[in-house]
Parts: sequence; structure tokens; C-alpha cells
Amino acid sequence: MTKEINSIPLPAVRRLSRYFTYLQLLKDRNKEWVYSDQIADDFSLTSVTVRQDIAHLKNISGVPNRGYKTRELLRALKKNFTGGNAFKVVIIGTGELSNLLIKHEKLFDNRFEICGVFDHNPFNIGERVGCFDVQNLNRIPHVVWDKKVDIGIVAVSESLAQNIVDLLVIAGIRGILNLTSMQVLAPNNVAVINVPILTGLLELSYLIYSE
Amino acid sequence: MTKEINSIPLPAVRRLSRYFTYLQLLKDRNKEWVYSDQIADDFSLTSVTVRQDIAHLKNISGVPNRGYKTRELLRALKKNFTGGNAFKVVIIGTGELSNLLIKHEKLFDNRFEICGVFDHNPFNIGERVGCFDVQNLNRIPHVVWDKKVDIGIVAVSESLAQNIVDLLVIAGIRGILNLTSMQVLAPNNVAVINVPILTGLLELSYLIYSE
DNA sequence: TAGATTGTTAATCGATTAACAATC
DNA sequence: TAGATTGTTAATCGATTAACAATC
Repeated sequence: MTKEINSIPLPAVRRLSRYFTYLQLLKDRNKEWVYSDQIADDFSLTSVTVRQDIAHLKNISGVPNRGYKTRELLRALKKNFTGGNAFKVVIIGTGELSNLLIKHEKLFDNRFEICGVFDHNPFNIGERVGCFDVQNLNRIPHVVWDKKVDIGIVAVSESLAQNIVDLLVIAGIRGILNLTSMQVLAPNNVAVINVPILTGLLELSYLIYSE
Repeated sequence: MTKEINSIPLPAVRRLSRYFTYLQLLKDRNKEWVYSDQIADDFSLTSVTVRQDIAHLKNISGVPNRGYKTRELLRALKKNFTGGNAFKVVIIGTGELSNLLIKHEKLFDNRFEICGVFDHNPFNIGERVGCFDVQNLNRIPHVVWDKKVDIGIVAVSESLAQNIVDLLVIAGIRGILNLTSMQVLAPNNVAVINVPILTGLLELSYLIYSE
């Protein structure tokens, strides 16, 4: 299987992902057009960076002197980032984070569909979280295979994170969203995005302290 | 007031923050020494990057052929990032995220102390979250001033995020940890770290889709 | 048409990596 | 001492920015 090189550089992917929520807000406020200049202002970027980011997307172009159509930019982002599919997702862990995710299931225009919730703790197995019955970790391979799950979201404690990732990798997952503050390793053919929520506090304290 | 330039570049600050949890795990497993090479492996970096990152810290140096003392690296990170103080924090929002934060209060060796929880919804005011009584937003200035609060954590819905930031800025906060997926703006003298948890899913779907 | 914004190529800037000296 | 790793300076690489042409 040949692995195509990602055409969009990661920093641009990050920014483009963030434009999504922003554009949805603009759309909800009935803003039909938006300038690269305004996006830049709101994200503390330059308008060139924004236009370059958008230039990475296929099937979208702006109109000189008018900007970009909010609705079209959103459509292009969705199309370029998900191909129009809804990715199948499983959540590992039953703490506050998994509740958050389940409550936000409809986010990103239903681009993600939760297919199961799993937990390490035998005490939680069978419990109900949202509209899901919490399953044993050993059910992961079956569910991932059976429902063709794409993404595993790791929302467990730091010390378990790598074990869960190993499980997901063996089960044949394509991507992992790691919400713990612990770095995890996966083979090259499995994409990993780390979102270490709590280390943001440390970054911030440095910025404040070094001022 | 003169604003000193941050001496450590932001990418290095990010990585160093992530080393923290990792090093704590090593310490808990009684690993006394660690090579830059091993850190690099575990974070998918090069050992030179790791050594350069560490070189930014004051009062720490490695020993050729032995590596860095885990305990000393941790101590140096704490000292360089927080100056040894515990930063005072308020949390705005009473959803799953604020629960998560309250439960992790002891994280980072008590470097952060929660001083209050606030909410927009009148229905939640007076409710108990962890060991805190939820207060009205209009109490923010008083609490920030009275307890000399450094950091505000924004854990509300996307559409409220900017309003809350404005409130915190007026109250005289020094830094903001924005946990919503919406970009927020603050004046230059207020540090902002954005941790858009859910947009991680979009980044990931691009990586998978573009493969 | 004039003005303003998009799109793109070239230049700059900064972060990462390579090379190598220092050292335990 | 020899070997291995740290620490640092110089080179490279990639992302951002500047300049400007294209266009509505």
C-alpha cells in the first residue's frame, strides 16, 4: 500500500482545523462573506498566511475585493478534511472527558460517529454513559473490526495511555486522538494527534513567569 | 513596566511542558537517569532537539555518558516554568471540563491552586462542584483582585468564550487558558494559550483521509 | 474605471539538524 | 584510557512574510 505524502503541512492543518469552528459561528450569524484579513485579525495571523492556508484546499477560491463565501469555505474544509464521510470513533475511558465528547457528538456537522465506549475498570463495565453501554477493553478488536472504526480516542489516565494505544493499534485502528498528557508511540501507518490539555497550564505559567 | 522578551521559543516551551508528565512517570518508576536520546525516542524527536530544549533551562546540566538526573530535570523544569510559586487559578464554566480540572488540582506538584469556580447560568450559582460553591460571573473581579488570581481557565461554550475573556481581562488576570475551540483575543500583556480539544478530531481526520 | 482584495513567487526569518569539540 | 554522551556552533530546511501581479 503506497502512502501518499500529506500535501498540507501540519501547521497549516492545525490552523485550518481551527478556522472551522470560527466559520461556523460566522455562518450562524449570517455573515455571508469573510476577508482573509478579518480571519487573520481574529487569529492573530497575517492575511497572507490565511490565504496560503486556504490555497491548500481544493475546490475553493476567493473573489478579489469580496473575500471568501463563508458557506463555501466551510464546505471546502469539510470536503478536504473528511472527504465527505463520517469517521467512526470509539472512546476509551469513562471520565469527564468522555462525557464531554459524547455530549459534543453532533459537532463538526456530524463528521464523527461514536461507535462504542470502553473502560479498563471492571466496575464501570455495563454502566450507561450517554446512550452507550460501557464495554470491556477486550471487546475493542471485535467492535473496531465489525463497525470499521477509524479513530480511537484515548481518555484514560496517563499511566494507561500507551497500553490502550497498543490495543487500538493491534485492533487495526487508523488514527488516535490522545487526550492524555503522556506522549504515546504508534507505528507510522497510524496517525496520532496529541492534545495534552493539562500541560497547557504549564506553558501558560512559563509565559506569565518569564514576563 | 518593561516586558522582558521570553527567552525560550514557544515550540521549545511546548515540548518542555510535555516532558514534565513524562519525567514524573520515569521518577515514579525509580528511573534515576535519562538520556536525551531516550526522551527523543519516546517523543519522536532527535536527541539534539531535546538537548537544545534542556539547554534553555537555567541551573541544570547533564553529565556526559550518564545523561540527566530525572529528579533534577523535574526540579529545573518546575523552577524555570513557575519560579517555585503556585499560580492562582479560577475556572469559568461548570461542565465536564471544569470537573476534570478540579479532580486534577494536585497535578504538576501543586503548582496551581484553584481559587474559585464561576458560571454564566443562574441555575448553577450556589451549586457545589468539588469543594467549591459556584459563583456568579460578576464576582470575578472581586475574587481575582482579592486573591491575586493569575490565571483564568475558560471552559464555557464557544459562543461565550470571548465575553468571558473580556471579563477576565478587565478583572486584571495575567494569563488565560482557553479550552474552547473558538479563538479568543486578549491584549498583549495577557498571555493566552489555546487548547482546542475537539478540533484535534479534524486534524486527525485530515491525516487519515489524506493518506 | 478605480480600489481593494485574492493568489503566487521570491525573500526572509526562525527552528531543526548536522558536525564536532568537550567531558565524564 | 576508550567510549559514549553532552553542549554548542554552523548549515540546512521549512514556514512565514514581503512584494507584486491578477482580477472582480
